[in-house]
Amino acid sequence: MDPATLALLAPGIPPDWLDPPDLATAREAQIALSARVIREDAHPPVRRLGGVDISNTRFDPEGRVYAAVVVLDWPGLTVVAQASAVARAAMPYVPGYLGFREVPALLAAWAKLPEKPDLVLVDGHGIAHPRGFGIAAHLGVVLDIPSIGVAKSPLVGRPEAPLGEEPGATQPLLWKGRRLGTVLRSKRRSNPLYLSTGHRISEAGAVDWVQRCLRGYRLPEPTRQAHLAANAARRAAV
DNA sequence: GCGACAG
DNA sequence: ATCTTGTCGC
Repeated sequence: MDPATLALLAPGIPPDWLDPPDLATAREAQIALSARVIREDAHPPVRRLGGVDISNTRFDPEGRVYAAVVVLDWPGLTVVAQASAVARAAMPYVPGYLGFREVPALLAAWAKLPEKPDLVLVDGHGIAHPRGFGIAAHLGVVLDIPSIGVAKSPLVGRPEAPLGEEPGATQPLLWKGRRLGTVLRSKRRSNPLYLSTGHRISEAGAVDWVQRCLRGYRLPEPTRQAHLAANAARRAAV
């Protein structure tokens, strides 16, 4: 990990916690770091929104992951800046440990941004995770930045009741009797989105911001643009 | 013990 | 996540 990236880490975050030697250690790191998640609205006024995503190369022995971070203005939601980075994944994809695979690459891309966004939408779960530490919470805590988890499929939990078909319909995401997030029908006839707090934002705040970022597609603009940018970065790196 | 399982 | 154009349905 380069010095520029190290300097971005929030105080008290051991660098070695980003790439644990095994899953047991990774699990302990998640449990310890999850205690730092702030589930209330504790973020600055939003002037710029961020979106992050990863693109993987199929059958790549090197396990390269392409990370992209895009910055959009608010309320225009136009991309005003973006950065990308390549990194070799420290571990394969294991459900529940996505952060250890993708966060390092995201940090490298984040370091290249001249101006940082005030709130970031992440492709994946926030606290809607077995140990309350999905990738959105992971990235948020490590950088101590406001973040929201926007996943396209569930990891744990299920909607409290059948989700309405109309765009805008929501249902609490429940797991073991507790609410971890919100299931949102972002678009008609599309599978729902699974939203949850990442860091420094409330459940209600997370839902509000995602809905405000919808522009006719299933995914909110920040995440949608980040996905396009990540793919472009990978395809450009022939 | 048997499934489920973000990207 | 990734391989990929057209095509069926609302």
